[in-house]
Amino acid sequence: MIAEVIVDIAHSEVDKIFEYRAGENVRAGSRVKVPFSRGVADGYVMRLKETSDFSADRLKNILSVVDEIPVLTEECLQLAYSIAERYKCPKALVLRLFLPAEMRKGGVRELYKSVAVYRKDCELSARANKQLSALEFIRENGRFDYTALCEKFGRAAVNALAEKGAIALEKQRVARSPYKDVEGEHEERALTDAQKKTVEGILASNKTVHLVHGVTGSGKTEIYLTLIKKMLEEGKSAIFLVPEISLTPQMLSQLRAKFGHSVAIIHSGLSAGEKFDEWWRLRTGEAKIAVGARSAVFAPVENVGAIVVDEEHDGSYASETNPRYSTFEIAKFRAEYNGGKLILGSATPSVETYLQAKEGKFGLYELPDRINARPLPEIVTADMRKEVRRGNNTPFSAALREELEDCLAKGNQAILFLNRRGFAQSVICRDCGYVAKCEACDVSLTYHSDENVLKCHYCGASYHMLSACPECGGVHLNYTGTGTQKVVGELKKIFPEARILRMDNDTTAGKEGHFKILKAFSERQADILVGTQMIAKGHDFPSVTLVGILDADMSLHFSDYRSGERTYQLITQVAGRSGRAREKGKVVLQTFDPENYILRYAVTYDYKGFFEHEVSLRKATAFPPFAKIVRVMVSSEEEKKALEALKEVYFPLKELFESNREKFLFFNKMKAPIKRIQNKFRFQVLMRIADESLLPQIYECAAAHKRKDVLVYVEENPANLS
DNA sequence: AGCACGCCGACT
DNA sequence: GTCGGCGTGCTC
Ligand SMILES: [Zn+2]
Ligand SMILES: [Zn+2]
Repeated sequence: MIAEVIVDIAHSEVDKIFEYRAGENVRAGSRVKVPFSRGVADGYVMRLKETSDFSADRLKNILSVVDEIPVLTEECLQLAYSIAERYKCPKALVLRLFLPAEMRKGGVRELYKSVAVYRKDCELSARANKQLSALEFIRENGRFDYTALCEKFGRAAVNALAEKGAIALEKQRVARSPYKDVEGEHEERALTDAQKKTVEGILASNKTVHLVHGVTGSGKTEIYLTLIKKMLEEGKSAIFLVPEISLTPQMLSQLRAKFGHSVAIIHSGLSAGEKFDEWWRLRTGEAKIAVGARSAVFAPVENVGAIVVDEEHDGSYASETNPRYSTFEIAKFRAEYNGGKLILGSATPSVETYLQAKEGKFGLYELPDRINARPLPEIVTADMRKEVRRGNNTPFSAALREELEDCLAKGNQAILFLNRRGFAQSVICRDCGYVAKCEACDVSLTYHSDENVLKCHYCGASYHMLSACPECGGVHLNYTGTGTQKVVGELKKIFPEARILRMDNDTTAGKEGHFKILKAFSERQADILVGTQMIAKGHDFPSVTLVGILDADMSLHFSDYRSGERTYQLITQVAGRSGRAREKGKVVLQTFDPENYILRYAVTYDYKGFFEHEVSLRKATAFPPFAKIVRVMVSSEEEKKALEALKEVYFPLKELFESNREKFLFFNKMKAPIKRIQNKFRFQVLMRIADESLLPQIYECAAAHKRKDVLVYVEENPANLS
């Protein structure tokens, strides 16, 4: 047999099939060791065939097969080809996505335990009491864990029996199973009519992709779990994707309770051994449900019946390293390949997704009511312009202060949410709410303190700093947001008695730290939690009855075409933290721009109103989903090299632009808005294209101009343009 | 990517 | 004379 092999070297020069003579044990999908150049390389068998066109005398033999079964399924191989073609990257790089990283350099090994197996009776001296009882015990049980047997009867006795051949010691593979002891209570609740209709609709539909749009607490999770269970009953497997931050012990215990050890967890926090074993359990079919963040979409399960993408709108589903795959695209491929269902769920779907659902490309299921018919928390807006005029310069409106007093007096908990993200800031007039925008793009400008200018991230235009508001002439221009530290300080002045916890990126080290704070808060060790983005998700706090959103505008005026959408999603999500148990929750939303359409829709939970408004805006301004923003990023530690590389990619792209002008809404090369990150100088070619027909050629240009010490990559609708 | 081969400068 | 710089070419 001849094997077509891709060597595990991620470089375009060797990104092609190399042929080897293969023995009987080699199969498609096997990981193999092959002689390559003057050494040995790891490789993946993509295909087996009878004959080769390569000259027989130069054909070499495969040295060995690494694993006992092929690590890659036929589906993986096809998917790998498709991803490599789509993103124009070496196949070796794609193939690595399918294996736990630690598995490649041979660092992880299987873990075995010894088991004693009964063979035969044997002569024992009259004094060998321990041996006799051990022998009787093992004769009765057939086989027993070696370590446990030793504990019972003593190691000497057990070893003596093994020596005499009465028992045999066998190696048995054991899985290092993470969260082994996580067991949860699971009360099987009957589905509501709305839930039932959704499940039945999805199962009966001939569509592949389905969107479940349900408010917080409408029972989306039970829909997912019911569908997954159905698939398991049909002998199929399932993948359950959640945002990294939602992968909490609570959510795992919920799954464990329902599915036991058919669930395997793919989580960056696992040890190398655990990752390997969970992966192996999925590959062998011992586990049928893969749960995890983005990378779990590559789970080695066969015959996938359902792939669930929870919180579909979450930004963490886009890969940030090459290949910059879209989790949705991969999931869709796998669902289609297996004739399975792809279920997207969200309380606030992305505009892209909801549009496709409305156009009938996806199945659409609406769950507008909470399961127990409990009302959603009431959201009231506080106009911060009036507060400033009244001379209130604290971060808290009178309304919020009152509610806080009330909340604390009743012995409930409150969350104060600071809407800060990244370092970039927009300019807001604190007197009238004016926001500085680009004249050409209608996106907010971003203040760059290093150059002391305002920049548009979508066209690179730069504007003079403003000293007074062009609308009202006021001089209270806000360039930077308030930090959590300042908020806590002010809070202590007003509520000296209150116990306050603070959580943000700067002060909280790592996931562990976040976890501890959230745990402390849920155990009521504090009355008020002040935090940024990360408190928006996960965690249920039953005694929280008040949420204050201190600066709703901050993300609204972010230099990003999605800032409106993001703000809507964020407000809805944060509001959902309030009043999860018996008592009704309240939300105070502070803003300098109370008439803003995003906020108006958000306070009434009017997703459809928001969507219609937003989608017509995107259409009018030709932003996604009615166009695609593509950025080719070129970065290097040496500015000269980056510039040279930029020129090299720019020319062919420019040619593409010149000969397809009608397909480009924008095209230019420029410095990146933040020109240096992590010691690397960054330049970019920024494009806005009307359709995707030129996308492959853009990727081609970027891939063709890779050079040493320079990183070149393509981003589609990047999450931020810094 | 990694590694050998190969062809010119300054060193004991 | 020869040690070593890294440009070029190849890997079934
Ligand atoms: Zn103003
Ligand atoms: Zn602009």
